[in-house]
Amino acid sequence: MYLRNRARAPSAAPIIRTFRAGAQIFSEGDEITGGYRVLAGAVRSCRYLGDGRRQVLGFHLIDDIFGLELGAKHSASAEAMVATAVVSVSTRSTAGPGEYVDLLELATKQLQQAQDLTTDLGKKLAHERLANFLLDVARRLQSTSFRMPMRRLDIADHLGLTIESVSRLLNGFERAGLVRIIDRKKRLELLDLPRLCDLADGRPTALRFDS
Amino acid sequence: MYLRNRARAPSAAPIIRTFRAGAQIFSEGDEITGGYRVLAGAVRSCRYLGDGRRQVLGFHLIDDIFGLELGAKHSASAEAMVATAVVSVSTRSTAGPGEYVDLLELATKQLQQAQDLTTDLGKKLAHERLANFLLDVARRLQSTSFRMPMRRLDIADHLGLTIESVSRLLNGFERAGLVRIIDRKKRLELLDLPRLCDLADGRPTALRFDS
DNA sequence: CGTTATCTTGAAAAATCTCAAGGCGTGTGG
DNA sequence: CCACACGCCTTGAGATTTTTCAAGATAACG
Repeated sequence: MYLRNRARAPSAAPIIRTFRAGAQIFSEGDEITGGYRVLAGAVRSCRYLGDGRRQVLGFHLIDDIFGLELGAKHSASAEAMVATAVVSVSTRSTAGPGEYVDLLELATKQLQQAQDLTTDLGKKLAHERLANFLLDVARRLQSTSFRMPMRRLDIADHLGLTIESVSRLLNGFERAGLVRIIDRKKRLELLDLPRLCDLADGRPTALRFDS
Repeated sequence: MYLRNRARAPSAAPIIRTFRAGAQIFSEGDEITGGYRVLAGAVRSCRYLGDGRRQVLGFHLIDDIFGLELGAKHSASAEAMVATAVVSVSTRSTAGPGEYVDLLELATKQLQQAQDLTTDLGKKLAHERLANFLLDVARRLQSTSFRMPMRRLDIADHLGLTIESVSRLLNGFERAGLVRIIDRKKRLELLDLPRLCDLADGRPTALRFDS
């Protein structure tokens, strides 16, 4: 299924690389050498402010492509969140190993995602952002029950919150029967999609998940 | 100077359109017909949430291009903030009137801007966002003294704040000697670039601009 | 098993928003 | 030309949301 959009006849054998949890794949400012597709594991891309604050711009799950940009240098760092395997990809114009992807299409999708996130961060309340995020992960993983590769702090730094707020809200969601947290807090099961959607879109709901 | 990057030999005569203040140029979901370059005036692009909340994704000032996207429909609305004139632009692949621009390059620049904004909204305090915004406008207009085409509410909806917060902060900046507000609140003069930079980057400063 | 990282929880503080009122500028009709 | 209305901006006070700080609980790791 997900082979559909991949170009065949790569110019060279694909290069597969593996990273252990926490490993840096590339850093902001590094020379761009090519991109990757996630084969296993999960990656976060982040920017660091001068004083150490971190913004997680996005998470790259299985089959997602990251690290391909127009320009000479990476504009964000990429870090493996768990043990991760990636395969190199290239653009049609940049000769390179592995499969080819359409850079314009990729940039467009990323722009779309960035604008979605901007709207979330600018206009939504903490619980709306979190509900929206959980639904997004579920959609991307094609399941309402999934193992979350990211830690609470990653989620916080993605949603513009603190780790304490994420923890409180997530446990509040569980108390309200919206989700179930299992498998030593790593696995999540979304129990009430309709109400999570209401929450995500800021529709009033008679639920109390805070305090 | 700003002719340098424009392709010549357009396929047809350029089309110039004008809009009065507040006019809708196109709406989210509209069929994409082509893009525009701002000749005079200023444009904001925004997204509306279901309940009326609005996120201003960006401002398009003189010479900026907007409205060109890959895909069939616009992902945001564009509205003239003041009396505005635009000239149509096209991509190389999409035959159309007016000059040609590189869509990939454009999308890349927009992605960059969107990620910058995301980082601001996610990780910065209100006064840091505003200082950063003022410096950005000054940089784009090539002057520390400029007429702001956007209203307070536009700034608020761009920076994820309320109009009251923007007003308080801006007047606080003036009280602190960082800026001067003139010409019935429309014109702004940045007086202390170094300190505004410090503010924008979250470096501690012995200034009190709040309260 | 002890040690460290991650997560949770509470209470107080801080940032920002909301609500309410008033001020200023501009345009319009009398 | 004045008076009024309307849009936009400012300001204050209190409410709300989210953070901060501080502790403890749970899980991961050697």
